[in-house]
Amino acid sequence: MDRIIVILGPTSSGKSEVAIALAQKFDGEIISADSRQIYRGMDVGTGKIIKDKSYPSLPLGEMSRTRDREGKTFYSEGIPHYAIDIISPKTEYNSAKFKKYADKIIRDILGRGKIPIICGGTGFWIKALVDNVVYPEVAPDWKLREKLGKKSTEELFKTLQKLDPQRAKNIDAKNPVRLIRAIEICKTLGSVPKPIQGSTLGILKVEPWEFLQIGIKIPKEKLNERIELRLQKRFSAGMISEVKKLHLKDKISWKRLESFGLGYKFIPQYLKKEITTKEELFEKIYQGEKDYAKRQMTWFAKDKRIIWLNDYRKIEKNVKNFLKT
RNA sequence: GGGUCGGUGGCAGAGUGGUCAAAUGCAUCAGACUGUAAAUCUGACGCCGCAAGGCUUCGGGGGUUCGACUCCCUCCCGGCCCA
Repeated sequence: MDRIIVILGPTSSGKSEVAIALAQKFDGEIISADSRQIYRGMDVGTGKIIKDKSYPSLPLGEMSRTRDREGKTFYSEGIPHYAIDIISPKTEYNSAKFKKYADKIIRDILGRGKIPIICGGTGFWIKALVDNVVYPEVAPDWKLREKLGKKSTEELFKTLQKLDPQRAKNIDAKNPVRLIRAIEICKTLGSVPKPIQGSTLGILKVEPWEFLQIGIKIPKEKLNERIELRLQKRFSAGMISEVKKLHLKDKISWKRLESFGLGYKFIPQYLKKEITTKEELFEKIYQGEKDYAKRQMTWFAKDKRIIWLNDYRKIEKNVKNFLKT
């Protein structure tokens, strides 16, 4: 069975550097599993092009990315990175699309005899790959979503109860996003497909590949420090003007930008003078990043297959063993 | 020194005789997640207890009252104004 490496962890944990080092060592190529770095033009705010050599035990220089001849693939430290900069921020993207895309890239990498290394912090997307999750084949219906968006959560829940009482039983009754999607699925499939074999996500029985998931372990205080430091760097790297440009030049609406969260959520508020000082802006983003890291860890904690390591040499050893056997 | 406003849970800040262990926001902690996942959503948060419930709180002390965070006296601390 073909083997795939996954490097995951909370924001600012130093995943990218580890992934690059592994790729260099084991002749690998990287597939980013980051729901925001996938967008073009969102660079500083997503940490795409920040130069960072702070991961302690790594023999790495700074990160810098260049395009290849076709202008498609990003290279960082000579390693190809896929799923970065592949779509416009105006285009809606989601985990199902990502899975299809990543599956294709993985086959391609394997076909060339190289090791695919998935690296990112978007747990939901990683799960889609690792567990080969099959989602109901129902594309977003924007008109319906807009219509349903006006209803109260209670109304949505009642609607779902009528359409699919089974799904209504275990859904988060107070979460409009979940409710709307469930209703959307019901409208075309009649009901939300049942999970396969007791799994909550409908996992296929046959997994095409074997995965080794390694989590970058880092104490909370240390992580907070790194988040703060990195945010400072991003501020001086032009995080604010990037957002300004995305809005003015690329014509991305404030609303759309704000939906990307964190910096993209608060910087528009700053530019619109709803947030008045840079200090306040910084605090808000910093706090948001800490909350985000927490949510990431809650998600990852559920997957007991993840091996949590903090030392690069141990990581390398694990990978070596995994690839050998 | 005189006057005045105020001192409430980690912070900010409501409450102004009982329905108050005390609104709300923030922080903190925990969690959810079936094509939005940096999104979206939930719970806990004085102390003890699984719970029912009990216990101790609203600057300190003393009163009034069946009953006080709320009223009175006094002391301590802070803001502002006048000297």
